[in-house]
Amino acid sequence: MGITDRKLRQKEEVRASILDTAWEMVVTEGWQSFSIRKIADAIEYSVPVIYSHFENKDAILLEFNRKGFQLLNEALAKAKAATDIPAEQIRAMGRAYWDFAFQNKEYYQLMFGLGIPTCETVNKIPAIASFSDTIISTLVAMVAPGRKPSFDPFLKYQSFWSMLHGLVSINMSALGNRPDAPSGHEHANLPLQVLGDVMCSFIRGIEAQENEQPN
Amino acid sequence: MGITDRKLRQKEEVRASILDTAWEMVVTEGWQSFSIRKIADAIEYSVPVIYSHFENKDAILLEFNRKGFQLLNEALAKAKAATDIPAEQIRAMGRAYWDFAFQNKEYYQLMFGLGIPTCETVNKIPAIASFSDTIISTLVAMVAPGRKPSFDPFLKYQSFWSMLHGLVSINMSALGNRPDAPSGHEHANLPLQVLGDVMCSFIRGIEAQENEQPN
DNA sequence: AATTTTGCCTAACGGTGTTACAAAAAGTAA
DNA sequence: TTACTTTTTGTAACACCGTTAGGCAAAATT
Repeated sequence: MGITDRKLRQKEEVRASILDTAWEMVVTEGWQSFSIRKIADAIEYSVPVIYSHFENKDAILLEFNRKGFQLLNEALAKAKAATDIPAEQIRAMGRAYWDFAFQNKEYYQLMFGLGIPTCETVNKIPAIASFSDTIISTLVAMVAPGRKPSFDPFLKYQSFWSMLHGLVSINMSALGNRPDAPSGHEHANLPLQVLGDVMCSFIRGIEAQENEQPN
Repeated sequence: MGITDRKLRQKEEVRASILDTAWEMVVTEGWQSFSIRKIADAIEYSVPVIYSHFENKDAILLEFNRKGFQLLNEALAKAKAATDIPAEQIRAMGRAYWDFAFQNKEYYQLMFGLGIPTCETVNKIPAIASFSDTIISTLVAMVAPGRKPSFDPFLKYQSFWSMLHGLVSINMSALGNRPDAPSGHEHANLPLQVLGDVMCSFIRGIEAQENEQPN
């Protein structure tokens, strides 16, 4: 059946153009101008056509969420693969997380900034689980097997991620600016210094715990 | 002129009722039902009356932002005053920050979650500067005067705050849940453990740096 | 060629923030 | 008390938003 094929293909094209157009609008005009009506206008279809491809607005956002976590996972995997030393992997992943956030502000804002993800949302995005897996497995590899009396990988994973997310979101807002702000480009790369500082104390914290005596 | 006084008093009453009613609605129904029209309905005035007290919706939010930072500052100051040991002050303030966030979710969501604060917003809220001052002064007190070769208080302040904010925002969303999630209340207080973990490595990081050799 | 199915659009519903303008109330002066 | 002025308030509109019901026309099927 060639006709059915062509129809499926065309339907898929419209779906893709919805996503593409919507994303282009978000990147150029920000999330505040993400609107079903504007998308419909841009793709030169009427509004209900969009609803024949997506249940509602959130369904489109969910799609972008998926894509975002997929991209983030790829970035982390790539950073991790660059070395074999677990501590270096952690450091590289921290940097990759940072870079992803600032090279894809719109994704990051959607994934972690805008609507606080609900449980359902999390369950709909398997890539979130993959994200935590990548980090946790590296953390486990960091402590030599056997002597880790009070080491909880999930706890350390949350610490790691919390530090990164806090750092990113503060620096993405105006809250990260130095209050005195003297001439201008004096501490232009302070955020990266903070990142390094935070990663150092995190890694040192784990290594210190590793040398702990079993009780 | 008693009449002018009474008018001012009445005007102030309406203004207060706008804020009170709006806040009550936010607390009971969440931020998504924060609407000028609903407020007008609740205070039994027409919509334009609200615009005679506030320039627009954002002006009302700004007011809540002010109040939120004021409350946060009070909580931090109280925690700080409980001890004289700087490291303990930092620890107490971290805990106070955490408690504030979860005892005032709506405030926290407004202050750090919803709209990413712009530079203008930050400048309109002097309490934000006071927030950073409180923390930075404690950090400065932590390192013995004289031997602190590479100690940047603002950098440490950002680290401190980043960790706290990341921790809070992750645990306020569904992203902080353990993926396996066995029976239910097994690791109910894991977040507090993570908080303690993060604070420990932060304080240890500063103390380690204090023992650094000047170069 | 007649009929069913499909795809699409118009137009509406109920909601939002914001504002122009008119009516009503309150204060002031004669 | 009456006439005038100022202030306060409400009505109704504008321009958006997400979402959906219903009908029309083209396409596919019989």
